[in-house]
Amino acid sequence: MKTAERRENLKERLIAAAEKTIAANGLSALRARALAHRVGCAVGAIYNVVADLDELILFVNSRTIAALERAVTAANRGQQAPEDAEQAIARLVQLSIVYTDFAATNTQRWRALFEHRLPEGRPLPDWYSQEQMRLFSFVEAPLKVLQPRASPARIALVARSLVSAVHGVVTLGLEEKLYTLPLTSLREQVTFVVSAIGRGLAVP
Amino acid sequence: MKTAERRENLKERLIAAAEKTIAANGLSALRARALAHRVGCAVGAIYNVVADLDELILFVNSRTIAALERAVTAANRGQQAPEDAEQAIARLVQLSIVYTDFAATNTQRWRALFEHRLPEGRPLPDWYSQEQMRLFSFVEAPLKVLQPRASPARIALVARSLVSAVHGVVTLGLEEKLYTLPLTSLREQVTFVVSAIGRGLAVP
DNA sequence: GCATTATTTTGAACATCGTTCACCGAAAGG
DNA sequence: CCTTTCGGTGAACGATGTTCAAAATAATGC
Repeated sequence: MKTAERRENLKERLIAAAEKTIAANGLSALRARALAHRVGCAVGAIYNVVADLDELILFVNSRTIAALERAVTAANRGQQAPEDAEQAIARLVQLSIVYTDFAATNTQRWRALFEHRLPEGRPLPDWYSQEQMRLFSFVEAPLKVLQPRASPARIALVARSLVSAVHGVVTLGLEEKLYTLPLTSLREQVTFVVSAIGRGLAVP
Repeated sequence: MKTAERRENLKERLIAAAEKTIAANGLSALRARALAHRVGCAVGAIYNVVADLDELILFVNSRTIAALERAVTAANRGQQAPEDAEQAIARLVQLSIVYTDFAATNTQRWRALFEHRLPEGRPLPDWYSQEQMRLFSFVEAPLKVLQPRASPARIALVARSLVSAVHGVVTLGLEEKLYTLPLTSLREQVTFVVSAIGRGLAVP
């Protein structure tokens, strides 16, 4: 099985090269010919290893999600589970700060997660959706403390709202076409939004 | 000056045609040759009237912003200015619901506002930025009631945070790759987020 | 070890995209 | 009526992602 090994190696180098150009110049700078040149293979060889450039981007995004997950788990390591509302809100704030910092330090890779859209009618692969889901679970745990009697479906919904509210604030803050926000005040804004929502959830 | 008139007419028809295809099939379905065919002119004629397709998209987006502004002003018409925190929060919630409904009923045109990115190094035209600003002022007025002693810069910052938090929630809700959210529960989520943030702002 | 077959890599060719520019036709001026 | 000017035209240009006949390489049989 020499060829399988060789292909796996090529795939690895392609993903790495794609990640590098995305991190350097953004998703829109990804070009098939440039990739082939960087990796030292023919343009056609890309399609022996990967169905599309879209699929290649999916693999890159998968690594970004993994990196974000590592950042989140590293921040959570050694911390005990929240037991009351105050601790739960603090945990949510901490998570959102980790997200903010990750987006601020890996802006281009993080942007690629959302800029990339699959052609219409083509669903996201299962493994990709599941990776996204796993990230939500970090948010859902503290939310269960805040709303112990909420159904799992409701918890999932609120988690998505919270995540995308934070995501919106971070997106704005890192948008350079408006005046660029310093990271510290971006953190403040995120902290405020998350704790306000958290208190709102804790009340009823 | 017949030619100026003729060109203005062509520009108008081009914008209308572009708006139609975007509304029907999304921003990525916009094609120069198809546009020329629909309008009944040569491909090159487009560039007599418009610098780019990018500029054309900007004009379409400008109309979308105008439509959104009409929706907001229509909702505000005949309502008195908020005087206490409760009324201010209610006004913020109302604004966010208008935004939500607009995005839900004009999804593709609304998406084009955010999907479209100018090529790097090319700044947004002034008139476009100012149109965006004018929308923020609707949010800033109730915020001033909530935080009377905040500086204008602070108000502007909070307004952007609030807007983008709402935007994030709406974006998620209209993303069809996750299970599509019914509009009523999307409204609930937005209401919850905005009122929570509003209460958080009213406290100190 | 060589001949033959099967498989894998290759890069020129294809379709399509936005954009340009040498041309042509029609008005304007003498 | 000829000349001049100028705006619309669409073929041509340079990219793009993707494919596929052919070359190159590996595997197999004897």
